[in-house]
Amino acid sequence: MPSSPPYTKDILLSNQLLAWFDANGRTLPWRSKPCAPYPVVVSEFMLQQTTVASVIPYFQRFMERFPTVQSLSESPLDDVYHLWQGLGYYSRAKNLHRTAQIVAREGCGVWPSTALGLKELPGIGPYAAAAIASIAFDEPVAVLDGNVRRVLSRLFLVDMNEKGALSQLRELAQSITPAQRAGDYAGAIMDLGAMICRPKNPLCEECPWKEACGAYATGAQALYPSPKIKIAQPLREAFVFVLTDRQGRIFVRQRPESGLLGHLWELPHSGFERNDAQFDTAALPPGISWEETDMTIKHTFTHFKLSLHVMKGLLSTNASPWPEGKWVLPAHLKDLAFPTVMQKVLLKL
DNA sequence: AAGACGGGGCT
DNA sequence: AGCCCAGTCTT
Repeated sequence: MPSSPPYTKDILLSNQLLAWFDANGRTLPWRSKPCAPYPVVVSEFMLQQTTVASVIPYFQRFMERFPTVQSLSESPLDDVYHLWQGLGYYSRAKNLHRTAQIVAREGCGVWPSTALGLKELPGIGPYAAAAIASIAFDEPVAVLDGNVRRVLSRLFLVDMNEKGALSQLRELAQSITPAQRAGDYAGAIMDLGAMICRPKNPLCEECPWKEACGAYATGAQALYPSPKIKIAQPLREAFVFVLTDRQGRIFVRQRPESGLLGHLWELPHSGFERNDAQFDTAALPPGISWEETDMTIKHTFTHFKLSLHVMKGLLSTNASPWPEGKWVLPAHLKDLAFPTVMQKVLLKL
């Protein structure tokens, strides 16, 4: 009988990483044991394109306000948006609410236990499906996000510019994912990416995969994954209108359901949804004396930078200045969900 | 396949 | 002042 090594290369790698994780893994609010599916789902929705530090306070408030999938499914959508304000990517709030309703009503509160089933739910894509399935149900399915792509492209020197690089990473990721402790492994490889195998200045000397890493061996950490080309964000300028009536109320309006900052409330403005947005002072509603202030709010979105010039106005007539919207006392503004750019304006008043 | 979609922590 | 995201949906 031919002698075979006690461990394959892949099992050696996963064992090294799990041992490192047991000693060095982060303690996170959603990592309490045993792993209930619902907190894992909430955390994975929040973590999409968002950093751990930003998510933690939102997660804790969310679990306090909506402790079960049942309570979330029965809560008004606006409550979910309100809790989500400032976290960004607001369609996630809507999708999480929809997902909770599907699971509570059609699934009697029982979550799909496989990545395949989870991926059918709104807002759960390939990454979140694998993360939830592995962390909450220990399904041995590989997570592959930006963190893992960086780790594996360095470990195996995969040139991300090559065609088929992503499917190669998918295969590698799956081959290393252990049959046991798949959830811990998912957390481990993401912790490794966040704490050790960082985009800049990786801490290679502390890495459990130092000996196996191709990038470390060749000193090529900075070349993997290859840096992507950056496009300068265009600058947009607009006016934002702080309009008050004689009772001191402020006029606000709600944004369309879909698109940028969908469903959130805002102060009226001259428009910043398009690069070529123009503003004509002649288009201002009549019956208002406008005062241009020296206040300018700057805010960076995903694909443009915005400079908002604050205009103040007092309404002297009873006519509604804009077709959509309502008057709100300043003390009640906190009951509406505003995006961060509007919070910046309101904070300056 | 490409573009839209936020915000903040880190360097 | 950039850089980087624990991605998913739409077209």
